[in-house]
Amino acid sequence: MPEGPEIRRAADRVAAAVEGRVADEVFFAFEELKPFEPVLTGRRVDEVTTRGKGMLTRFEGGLSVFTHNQLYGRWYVMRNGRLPKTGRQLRFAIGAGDHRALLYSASEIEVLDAKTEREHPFLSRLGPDVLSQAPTVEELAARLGEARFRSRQLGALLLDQGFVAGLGNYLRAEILFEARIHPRRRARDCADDELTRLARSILALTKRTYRTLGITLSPARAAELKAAGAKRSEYRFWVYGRANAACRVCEKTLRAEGIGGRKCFWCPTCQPAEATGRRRRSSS
DNA sequence: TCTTTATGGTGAG
DNA sequence: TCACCCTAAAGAT
Repeated sequence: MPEGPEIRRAADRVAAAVEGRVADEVFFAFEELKPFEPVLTGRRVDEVTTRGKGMLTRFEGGLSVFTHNQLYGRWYVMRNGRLPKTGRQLRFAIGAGDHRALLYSASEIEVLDAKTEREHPFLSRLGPDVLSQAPTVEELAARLGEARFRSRQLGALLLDQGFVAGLGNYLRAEILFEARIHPRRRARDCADDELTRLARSILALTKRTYRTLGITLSPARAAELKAAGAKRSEYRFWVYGRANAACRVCEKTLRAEGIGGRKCFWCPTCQPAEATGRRRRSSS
């Protein structure tokens, strides 16, 4: 459950289980974190928040547990002392009364105080988080035009957590498709209306994905395919994971290539390599 | 049983 | 840009 919206969903479930309650059980699998078990036990869980794909479980008294799921970490929320049926490795758990939140497989788990959180190498570099900080379309469009971002390929830029926190490989492809912008283009070569469109898609698709549990296809289109008997994996994305399949809009064959170190998917006709609108800095 | 891939991230050059 | 780290599941043999 890797990208920002999925992590925010997981945080919602963890919060429902333990937020506002006193932790009567705290477990860490890693030896170096064992000393924190007695320290955190008996403290109330004040808040469960997210920073992009990272999660912070804040305990009364100022300590927080930072967790990052990477590709494989997975949260389970259980009741009445039950454990999930899984062959995975338990890495972190909080119990509060009948409720228990358990993190499996994750390898990045740290206990932070205010200072170490402020100076944290991952957290300190994050850009705005769409779900927890709600930047506006204008702010994001302006950010795209900043000197440090404007010359980079957009496909790579959207993966950079320092630009916007929480986007990942499927969201970047889906966002660029919805905005009809080729992943190899750069902000400096885009028209203002294209940057506004892109900013709007970043916000809209991230929020939609949070609501739809990972489906970026338009709700109407997804419902239509679902009604026709399609499986979830078949009505989830516009372009992600669909190399060589037909574009859902124009029927052209979708393409895939490594961009920013990971495989990116796009439609060669819906997302032309050249600007279609007015140029940002025309000769007029 | 081995190899590859994956919705992620780091650091060296 | 690349090698590498992490863990799990899918695919190839």
